[in-house]
Amino acid sequence: MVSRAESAAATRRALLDAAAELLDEGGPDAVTLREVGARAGVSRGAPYGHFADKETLLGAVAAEGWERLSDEIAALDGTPSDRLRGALAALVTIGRRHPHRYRQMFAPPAGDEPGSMIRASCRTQEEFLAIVSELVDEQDLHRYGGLLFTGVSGIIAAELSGHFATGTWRTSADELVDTLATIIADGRLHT
Amino acid sequence: MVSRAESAAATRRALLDAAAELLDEGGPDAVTLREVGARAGVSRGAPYGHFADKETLLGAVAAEGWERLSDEIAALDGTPSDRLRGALAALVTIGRRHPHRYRQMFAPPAGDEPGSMIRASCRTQEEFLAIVSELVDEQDLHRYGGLLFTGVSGIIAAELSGHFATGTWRTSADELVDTLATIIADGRLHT
DNA sequence: TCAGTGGGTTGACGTTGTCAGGTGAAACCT
DNA sequence: AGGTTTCACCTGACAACGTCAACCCACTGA
Repeated sequence: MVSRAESAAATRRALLDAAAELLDEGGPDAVTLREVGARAGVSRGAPYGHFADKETLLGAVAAEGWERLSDEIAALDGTPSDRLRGALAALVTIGRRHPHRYRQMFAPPAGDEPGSMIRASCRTQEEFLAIVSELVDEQDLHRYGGLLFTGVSGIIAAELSGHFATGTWRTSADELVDTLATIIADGRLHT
Repeated sequence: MVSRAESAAATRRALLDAAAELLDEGGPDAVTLREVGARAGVSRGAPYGHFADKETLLGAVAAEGWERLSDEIAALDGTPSDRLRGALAALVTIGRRHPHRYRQMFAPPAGDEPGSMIRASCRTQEEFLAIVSELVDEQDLHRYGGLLFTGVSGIIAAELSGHFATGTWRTSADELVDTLATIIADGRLHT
């Protein structure tokens, strides 16, 4: 019924899901290979057949996070301005719903299989640039596109660190994201 | 010669320095309490006399990072625009020179003594707002101040993750920081 | 002088990442 | 078909780690 390759693929899938689940629950330190194996229904040493080490497994989880984000952005429709705000909202949402996974996505890719995480994040960048290119001049594309994406990621990171809840800024992440999007999407900038 | 209190303070200082050194060298996982003790000239259990656990020790290192950044920003002089760029440059510099410590400063403060890290980062925010307040209207102060600070932190985080070197953005962190600073410092925004 | 305090050490325990060797069933070959 | 190879997986083992309890001892205050 199930070939050996299918069985192995299913195990790999289960390992990734278990790792993502544990990451969401308690951060990278809560992802123990023993528990990953247990939740995937295999033994503690099984992950080593699919991933070089724990670092690589977490990198694969992060890569899948980028992949999913890319798909979400690609599926957006509406006006360019709508899609821009939708893309930023997708980034905000993943940060709030899966803070640890989000942090992993922005972690330096140590032990990254063959650069799979970087490749996945590049696809997200491309989907994002496709939207921004409809809103700004070509000469400003990468500058404003990069600014929007990295800027919003920093705003979310600050929120996750508690720098808004307990900090001095009398504002919110949502307001900042909106401000940034408005500045660029509505062309309120005069060069 | 040396009182007990002085000796204890010196040990605490040595522990913090050793932890910061190890953090810079190899990230949080490279900070082992055994090695921290060894470099500080004490035993592996000594840190527990000064910090609740490893998490708290790392939090204290992060808090000192914020303190030092606050001092740097407070010591700036020149025009408001100069000081703004100087403050942003200080953030960029610490990110590049001490990437792991930088990341720790933006990590969620788990096991934070009595919120010492948050308190330290608030001081940085205040020093920063003092500069921004000379450049924008009061009603925009927190919005633009927060946007600058968190935005730049995100740009640096993206650079540290390799999202510029290997990514799609045909731009650099420096250019983005400059763009963001220019937008706000030079009032190129029309509301 | 003498008990008390507290910084520091050491032994010990459970947990973790990781690897070497073994096992059994699927895949391949003739 | 039968024998052989392959490979995903399991298990035992090991070193390193965070953490705690018990202990030691120099300094402190009266």
